Amino acid sequence: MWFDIHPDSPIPIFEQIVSQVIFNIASGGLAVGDLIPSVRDLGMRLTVHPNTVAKAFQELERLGVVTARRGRGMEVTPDAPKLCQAERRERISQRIREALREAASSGLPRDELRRLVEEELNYHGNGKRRERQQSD
Amino acid sequence: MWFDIHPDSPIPIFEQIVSQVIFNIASGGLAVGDLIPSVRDLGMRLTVHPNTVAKAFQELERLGVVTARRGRGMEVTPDAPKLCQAERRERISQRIREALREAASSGLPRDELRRLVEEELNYHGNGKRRERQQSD
DNA sequence: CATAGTGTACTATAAGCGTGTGACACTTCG
DNA sequence: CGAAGTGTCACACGCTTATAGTACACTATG
Repeated sequence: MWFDIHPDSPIPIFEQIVSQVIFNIASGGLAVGDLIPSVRDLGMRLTVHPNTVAKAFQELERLGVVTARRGRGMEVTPDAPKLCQAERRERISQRIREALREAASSGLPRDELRRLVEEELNYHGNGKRRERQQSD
Repeated sequence: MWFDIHPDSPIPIFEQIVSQVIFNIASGGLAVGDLIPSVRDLGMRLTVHPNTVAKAFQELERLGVVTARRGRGMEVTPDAPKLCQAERRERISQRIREALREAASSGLPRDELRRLVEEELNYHGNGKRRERQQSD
């Protein structure tokens, strides 16, 4: 279960949590029937208020990714893997599309943009360059 | 003078205006000594409140990109072109870096990510048409 | 001079986000 | 049974954005 929250991002924290849970399910880090971490536990680990985590969980339930088990926790739905893989692709596409659209309309020279993208793409594509042995 | 504002984006409108003005100066759409559109004019064109535009202009003045000419308008600084070209590169880099970092940490297969990036890159690189081209 | 246009300042309202606190119903386990 | 842990709800508070309206000092133009 891997999380990377950016409190100062313009993207709301609860939205970031939603995406992170979706990514974890899509990548197989959470299987069908598993219970995701509780609102209080996750709130502690991310130094975020439990209410904020709860808001994210309600959104996840609305998406059909988890179902609330009163007194037990939030359980990963049988449909979740397929749903989350589609959602992941959609969200990642959206982010990249917006970034490149902004870059294109900014008038930045194409070769410079291309070089910039290649740089980042290789950076993340290889072994992270720095020893970072953390794996989900 | 080109503007592309997204009211529903998580990025504040005034921040979008700041970037757009910077991009216009960086690309040569606004030259040194030019007066950028007034807060009321731009507010009308973007269907945004003049106060919001004014907030963006104060940020631009803080960056040293324009100087306020009372009773006349906001004048593009002699240092603006160099400043804005650097700022443009920095902001575009940042956006692309964040998008690709999120994509990498999401567990999306690398080949799929690569294909997705190429798709968008070619789309924006050409004349906004999905055409096959042998350049490069 | 009068007028229009400029940036700027101030107050007020509303919405969304995040935190803080407290409480409730439920399930599990000792 | 009782205690601990679960999701859920309600209220309050502060903060940032954005809108709305009003007013002021300045500059350019006729």
